[in-house]
Amino acid sequence: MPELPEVETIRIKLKNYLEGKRLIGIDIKDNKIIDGDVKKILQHKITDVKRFGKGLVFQFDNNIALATHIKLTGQFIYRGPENKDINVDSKLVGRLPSKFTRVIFQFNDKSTLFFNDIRKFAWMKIVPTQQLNSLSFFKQLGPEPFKDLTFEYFKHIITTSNSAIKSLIMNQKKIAGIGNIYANDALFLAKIHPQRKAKTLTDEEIKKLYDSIFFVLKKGLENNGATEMNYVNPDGQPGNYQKHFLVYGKEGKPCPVCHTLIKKIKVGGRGTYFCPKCQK
DNA sequence: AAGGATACCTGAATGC
DNA sequence: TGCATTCAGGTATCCT
Repeated sequence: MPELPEVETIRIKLKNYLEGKRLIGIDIKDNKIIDGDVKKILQHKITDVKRFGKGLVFQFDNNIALATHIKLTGQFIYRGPENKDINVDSKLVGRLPSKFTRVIFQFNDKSTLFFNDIRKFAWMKIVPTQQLNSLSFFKQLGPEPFKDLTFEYFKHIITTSNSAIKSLIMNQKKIAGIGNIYANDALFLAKIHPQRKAKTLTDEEIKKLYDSIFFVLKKGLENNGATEMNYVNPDGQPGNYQKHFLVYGKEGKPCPVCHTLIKKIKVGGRGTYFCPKCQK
């Protein structure tokens, strides 16, 4: 669901909308979601919005950060100063604030940021910037595709792992940002069965998988992410990558390459789609 | 210590 | 119709 391409799409929009704005109010509808002292960010300006794997960080001008993870159903929706919803997808977002709105942020220019989360798995933490790396999620996060995920490292974690290859590439401690959708499609492109034990992959397969991961993540980014359940960008709009799924969600449909019917199994407790003919 | 199973939630889809 | 069950998937935590 929200994986690297979705969270990056959110980050770019939020940075564009919020950079330089001063937070003048926070309305917390669900105390469980937020941890830390809200007063530390009130009356301060947002100077940057960063992404680490599937995590987002709002940087404030006083060296305090608001770190967040939207998990499965979180939505950040921005409403401009004119106080109208512009093009918000009503099916995916509803009328704001909705019964799923957990936090409302108000800014000095009368713009508003809503945070919705149906399943309440998301978290927000207010910490000094220099302590971000001590938060367990960030501390344990593996290297980032498009930044420091080298082929050498990728090959190393694969050849030394006893996990199923799909579980390995979805493990945030090993690689940051890949979730169920992009893992399924990358393994299909690389023609690798998702249950293969990682260390059994050949050098050629490892190279193909490395390239395939970058290919599907780029495709996701170009399409502003995938709306499979309720992901929307800060304009309240869905992504388009779901129109380009290769095997994800396609149980019983023909393989895009050989037309064999796509199978669904469980790997590591997660729904897993693959072509039984193409993926060995 | 790595790796697997389970818990956290709630809406949608399915089963009877 | 309506009630119960299953499923969805990111990560923290527990268990082996």
